[in-house]
Amino acid sequence: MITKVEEFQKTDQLFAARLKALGHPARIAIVKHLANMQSCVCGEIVDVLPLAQSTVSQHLKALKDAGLVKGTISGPKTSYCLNKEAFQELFIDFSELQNQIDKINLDEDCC
Amino acid sequence: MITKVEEFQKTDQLFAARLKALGHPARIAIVKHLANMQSCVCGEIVDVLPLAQSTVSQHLKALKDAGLVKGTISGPKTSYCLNKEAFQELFIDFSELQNQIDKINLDEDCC
DNA sequence: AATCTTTATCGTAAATTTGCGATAAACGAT
DNA sequence: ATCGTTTATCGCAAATTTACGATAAAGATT
Repeated sequence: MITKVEEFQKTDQLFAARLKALGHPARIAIVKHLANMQSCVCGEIVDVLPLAQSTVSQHLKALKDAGLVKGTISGPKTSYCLNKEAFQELFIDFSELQNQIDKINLDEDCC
Repeated sequence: MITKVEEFQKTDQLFAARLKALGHPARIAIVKHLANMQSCVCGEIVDVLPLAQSTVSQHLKALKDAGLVKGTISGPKTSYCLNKEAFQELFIDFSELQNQIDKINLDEDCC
């Protein structure tokens, strides 16, 4: 099948890719955990989630591929943390969307 | 395959489902279009996107299933508009996440 | 050196997503 | 009553996602 993602605006592509990365409860839980915990060793995340180690590792990879999370290998363990810059960009995109939606006049509401 | 979505917190499930619905450039484009245009007839959205009518209809269904969009049949046409209440809830979830992330001390940054 | 711990990756299976054309349903126009 | 317009849905194919166990790799421990 041919994916048509590339026919959309680059900004929408990046925005959508980041939202998609957050669009799974396991990955939401991972992000919240990384936001609240000092420690961010992979194994600790595995303990918190009801998923196998390999599955958690895959979700972490998805977040890493989207640029929302950084990983550092320290010995046999791997530490993960949020990429604050990427989240700041995401928050900007999101607040722009919010502004556009807040501007909608109820009179123009056609449903 | 067994989906484990139901093992996560209900709030995270709803949050993730909404983000997932927004996690495609076509659906981002649809939402932005509905935010900026007075008119919101399905056919007009089809004209704007580089996708077949049936595909656009599917994306609209995905947004509707997530509760982010409402549709009203008026004659042979169907009008769509954003569900502002659902978006407000989403913005609250998002700003809570933002607060948690903003609180992260750089000293605690382990990567 | 041998073993244990930790994590990424491979292989696999099932489910879901993305996309299209064809078609049906519903209404308006002629 | 027939025809055109609009949109949802069905059927299909390809790609991707989700999940797991098994295994490999890399470093720590004994």
